[in-house]
Amino acid sequence: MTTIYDVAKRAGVAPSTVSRVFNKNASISAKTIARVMQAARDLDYDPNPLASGLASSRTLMVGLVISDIQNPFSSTLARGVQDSLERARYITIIVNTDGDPNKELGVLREIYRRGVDGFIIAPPQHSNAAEHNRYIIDLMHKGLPVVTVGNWLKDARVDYVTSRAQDGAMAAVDHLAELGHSAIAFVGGHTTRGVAVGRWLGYQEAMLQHGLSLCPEWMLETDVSLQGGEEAMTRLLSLPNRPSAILAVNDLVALGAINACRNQGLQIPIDMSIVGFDDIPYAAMAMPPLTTVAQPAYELGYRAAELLLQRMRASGAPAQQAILDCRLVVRQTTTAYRTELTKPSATKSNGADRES
Amino acid sequence: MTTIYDVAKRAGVAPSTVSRVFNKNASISAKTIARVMQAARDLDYDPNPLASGLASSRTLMVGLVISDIQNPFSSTLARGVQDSLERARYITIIVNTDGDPNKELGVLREIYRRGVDGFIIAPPQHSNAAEHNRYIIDLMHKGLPVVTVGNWLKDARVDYVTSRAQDGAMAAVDHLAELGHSAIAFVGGHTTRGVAVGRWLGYQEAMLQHGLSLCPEWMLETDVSLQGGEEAMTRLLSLPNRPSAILAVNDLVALGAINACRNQGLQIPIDMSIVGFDDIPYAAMAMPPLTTVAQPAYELGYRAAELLLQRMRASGAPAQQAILDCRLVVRQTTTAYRTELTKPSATKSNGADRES
DNA sequence: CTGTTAGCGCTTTCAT
DNA sequence: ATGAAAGCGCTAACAG
Repeated sequence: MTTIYDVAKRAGVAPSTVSRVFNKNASISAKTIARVMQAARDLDYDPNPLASGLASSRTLMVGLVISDIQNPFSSTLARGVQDSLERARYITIIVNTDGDPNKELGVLREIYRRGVDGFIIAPPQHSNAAEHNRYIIDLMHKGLPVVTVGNWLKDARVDYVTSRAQDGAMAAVDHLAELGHSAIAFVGGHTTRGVAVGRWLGYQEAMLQHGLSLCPEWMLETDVSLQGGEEAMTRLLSLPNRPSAILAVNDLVALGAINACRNQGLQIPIDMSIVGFDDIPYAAMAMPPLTTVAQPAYELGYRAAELLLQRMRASGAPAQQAILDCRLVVRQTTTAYRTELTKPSATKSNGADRES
Repeated sequence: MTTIYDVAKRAGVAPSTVSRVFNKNASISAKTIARVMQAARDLDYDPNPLASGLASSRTLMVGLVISDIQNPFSSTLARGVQDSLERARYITIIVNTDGDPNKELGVLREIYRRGVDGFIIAPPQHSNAAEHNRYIIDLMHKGLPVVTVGNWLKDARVDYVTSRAQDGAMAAVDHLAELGHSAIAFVGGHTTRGVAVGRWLGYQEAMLQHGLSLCPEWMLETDVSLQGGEEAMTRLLSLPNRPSAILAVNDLVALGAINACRNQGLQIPIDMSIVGFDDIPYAAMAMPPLTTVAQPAYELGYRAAELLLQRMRASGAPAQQAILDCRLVVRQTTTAYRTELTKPSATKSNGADRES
């Protein structure tokens, strides 16, 4: 293992000079730079990140906090983050919260002690009552760069990137309402925290706008997973006043709901219209192909990383945000509401997606 | 930031004693332990991993090298790794190779300099000609614990975990042959490296066993993605002697192939039987549900991490391996071969999967 | 069982 | 523009 001293000696300069050359911050004469670089090459020198981290408390590591890497939305976002960060020579430490605020707190602590230079939290699982927000906000007050995606922290001046999920949810409800549905359920997630918040809000707002009533039994909190979707739909189907359409908090839940319907012998979309959220790659391949609200997952991650990079360079700069659009992708899990009097109109299956 | 000195002072002991207490290796009197722990609690002390890493060259970090976190197989495996490792207080640094041996080399270097305590490579992209193997093997000779999953390194005594993919591929071909198919193509991946190797071998062996001929045009190397599958199938369909069935290197490719068929107006499985590999969560939800060879992705990751943990504790121990079974899951993308004389037998759609 | 003493490899004032 | 020297916070012999 060759150290900065070896290089310094071979180049005939002081170790501090070598350090300066490698961190290209101070002004060094061109010839010194050349000598140092040559010596470094000769000796195959590579600075030790631990030592430099210890001395400078900059580690070129950032922590990415997501709910679950197995969720395709999260993994796509993660890839966006990594691709951006690696160009700046940062590595990404990915940790999972499973949507549990306590676990989020734990992993946050863990990567904090590891000395990461910043965090991306996608999304923060903020329950308003919580010490969790406090913890994150404390970190920020200590000068730790944080950017959140999806939600942002109340009362904190934070960089964040988000999609117009609320608008997306409204578009989904509009679509369903135009098809004649009035009994529209909202399924999945915790409506008071995490990603569900904006979607839930959009759902309610659109329902109100259309003059549709919000039946409490049509609002189900579940696991954000295939499982959760199946359970929720099963419960919904056992209701005396079952809805004719649902908006799921994400595609996984929607897909699970489709499964549950199929298990009960229901046909989609004839017997139940379903809209998902995210447009994960498999939404298009589902049976039938899923109508959903597409979110730019990769780009959300990439942009979040860019904001973080800026923040880490200029901690004093004003907070920025990037807000990306969602779009409704109409496929084949939604169709016109079937009354007792009219026959269902056949689903279009022209191959191409229609986008709103 | 409270340091080990603060704790030592408050507990009335030497810093090294505090260190010993926290690393629970040496023998310390019970009362000293108690005093130290109390002091640590009082001061809210948390050891600094960078400092300890620098001094001891143990960082409690491990590098996980995968092809792409967006691939559901990889992300499931990654989660298995993380879940195992985090119990031992390690963090996982995930890097992507995109199946490119050069990139693999680059990321390997990067995490090596970061001082990880070990690697999991899933799978190594070994081209036999390559300096890549040398690099990995050199790392091992330097004492760096490595475990590979899927493939293993030639000529190296390495821990690895793998599934019986070759047997799985054979089972898939058996299944197809029993259905009367003889023109069976193999689609996707590089047959000389990465995950494809074993599957390709199994395919060939089974074809031979059934006395079926290996037509060179039926062996397509493609991207391991939806895209790649679409392209490959499109090419296959333009062949004068088009196959009646394909075994895809993984589910993504199979799903892409289904898409291509659909775009050309072909019906699955009537016009083309398709078998995938991996059994990602969406295989079951595809249209039609995909017949595939299931691999225990999460468990592969979990077990790999366990082996690595053992190796990091006892570097001298003999190499171990864990070999897990694959199983054929018959769903609805395969059906009996339709000759000119006989009508196709209808696909079963009894809801439940049949497993071999 | 515990204390003393050197570092681990780099960065960062403070000089010059 | 460059050098000297004092750490960053912890661990690991070596004593005792």
